[in-house]
Amino acid sequence: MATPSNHTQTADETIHGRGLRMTDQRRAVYDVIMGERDHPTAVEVFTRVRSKVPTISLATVYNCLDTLTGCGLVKTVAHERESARYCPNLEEHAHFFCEACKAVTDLPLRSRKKPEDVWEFPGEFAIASHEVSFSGTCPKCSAKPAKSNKR
Amino acid sequence: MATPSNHTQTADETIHGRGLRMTDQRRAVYDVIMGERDHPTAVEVFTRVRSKVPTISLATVYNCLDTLTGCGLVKTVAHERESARYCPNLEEHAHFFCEACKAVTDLPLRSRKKPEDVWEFPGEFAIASHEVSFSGTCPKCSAKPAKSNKR
DNA sequence: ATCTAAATAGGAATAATTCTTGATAAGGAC
DNA sequence: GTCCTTATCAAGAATTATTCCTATTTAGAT
Ligand SMILES: [Mn+2]
Ligand SMILES: [Mn+2]
Ligand SMILES: [Zn+2]
Ligand SMILES: [Zn+2]
Repeated sequence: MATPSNHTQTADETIHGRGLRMTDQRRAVYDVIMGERDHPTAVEVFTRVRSKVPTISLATVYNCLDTLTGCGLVKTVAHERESARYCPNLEEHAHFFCEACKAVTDLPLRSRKKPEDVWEFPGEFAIASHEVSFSGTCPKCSAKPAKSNKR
Repeated sequence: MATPSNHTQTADETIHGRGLRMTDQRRAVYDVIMGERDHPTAVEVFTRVRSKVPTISLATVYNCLDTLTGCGLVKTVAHERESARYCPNLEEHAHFFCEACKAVTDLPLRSRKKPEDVWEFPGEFAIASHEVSFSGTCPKCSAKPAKSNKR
């Protein structure tokens, strides 16, 4: 899965469309995120990217992540007070945070369902975005006795 | 609304039930949060509490908030990377963050609706908790041209 | 080849929160 | 009431993720 070679063209266009440049650093950060379906932190992206662009700085990784997020090519995921994570999945979805193994799982929206139908809005609220996160124990960790997964 | 004198008894019992003491600081922090239906940050709680307990320190406010949250007497609300907010509403609800006036509004769960029915869980996930936040423009701010509310 | 604005590396700065520590106070045993 | 044990507190230092700053480099246009 994950075909960065295909996405690259579109990402370039999107970046260019904003009057920005697709630099080596930005492409490397983008490829790292699209290359896995996990939700790495900025530091994790940093360490992965350094194999391709060894001179990149953490500040640049933050800048690139910011740019990519601003262009809608990547999503930022916040969970409690933890460090931000970055997500390659652009479909509408929620997240499950496993308290045992710390893995983050995408939860796709069920068809025909709408988050705004579940809660009551006392007035005319203009919803620009929403973020939904569940936490608990993931299937892998529920099965096994204690913490036994990688990471 | 808001009858802290009534809650106090129960809060005391809850605190005692955990082998903890209801100190002046803890009661003051608790009363401050229950006294309004907004969602103050730790620093806002700090400044409000100082009128009752002028010698309290910010670290103690953080400790008290932590204790109260741990006892289930108060909820912690996280939104993106912003500072944590604290909520007196113990009912299940989501939050709306107005990007214009920064107000936080409680969104009660509609009866018969369940958050976990909206998203698809690929496996046996044990849900311990969930947090849902919408953001956009609140009714007050949608009506008026630009930012014109207090705060 | 030259020019200009955007982008980067590296390090300093910021801000929210947590940690550390010595002093204080509450509650129970006697 | 006095003594003892332990929880709690205040104050400030430390931590950590993220942002800011600035001199230097680079991409892209002319
Ligand atoms: Mn995701
Ligand atoms: Mn609330
Ligand atoms: Zn797990
Ligand atoms: Zn508003």
